[in-house]
Amino acid sequence: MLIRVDPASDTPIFAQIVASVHADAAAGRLGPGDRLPSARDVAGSLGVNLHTVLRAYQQLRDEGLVDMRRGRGAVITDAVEPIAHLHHDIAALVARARTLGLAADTLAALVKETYR
Amino acid sequence: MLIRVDPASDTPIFAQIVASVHADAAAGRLGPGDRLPSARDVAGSLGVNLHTVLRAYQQLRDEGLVDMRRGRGAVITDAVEPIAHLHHDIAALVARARTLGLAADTLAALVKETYR
DNA sequence: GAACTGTTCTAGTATTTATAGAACAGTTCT
DNA sequence: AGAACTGTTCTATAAATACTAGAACAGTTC
Repeated sequence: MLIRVDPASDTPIFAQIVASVHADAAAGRLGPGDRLPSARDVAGSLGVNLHTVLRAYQQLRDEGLVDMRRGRGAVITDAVEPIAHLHHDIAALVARARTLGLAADTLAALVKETYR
Repeated sequence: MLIRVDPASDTPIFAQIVASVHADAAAGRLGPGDRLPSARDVAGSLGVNLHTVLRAYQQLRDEGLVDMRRGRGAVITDAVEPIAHLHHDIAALVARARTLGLAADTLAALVKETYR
């Protein structure tokens, strides 16, 4: 389980951590029961603050993707499976959007709105 | 052409304005050559600052969705058509994500990442 | 030329992001 | 029982972003 972050990116670090977990879930690299590395470990290896990592973890918890308890760490829930299932559909949509010359932000925004 | 904004939302106002235009483009309510209302009009009717509206318009310009010149206003470009074309695919993906219980933020994040 | 349009500039406030350190309270393992 | 781990909560600070505000500028349209 490896979490990557680009310090030069304009997207917040905590959001990048969330995105990294999402990507692993979509690729099937994370299954129910798997444990995320401890927030202190991630903070140490990424060179960021503990609170920044915990904020990301808490968002994942809010999404229902992980179950968190002190002492045990952050454990992936059954909610990852839908993500893996949608992986192909998402890739297909993105591929089509790319051929149409649509910007990434535009497509992501459209998806988010359509959800409402 | 009506732009809506929710002051209570946690997403920035300028992003909501961008999203509102995206939604109209996806629904086919905006075609190439159509003009967005002037930034001053939007600012006045929404009760927000002129600069906030202009920031949204400038992002739409960066996405290639509108062509802006002083005196003429913001005019929709041919780049809206891909959005209208993808509308069905996006709706289908969102519908499937909903039945799987996936959060809106999670899906939007997945799409954005997959683009990279 | 008048009235419109976006552009640019400075400036201030509020919110968000990230950092820092400390103490707390459960869980796991020895 | 105790040590070592985990997330949780608290206060505090600095930096960046979002929003507002007002003014002046420069093209476009009528």
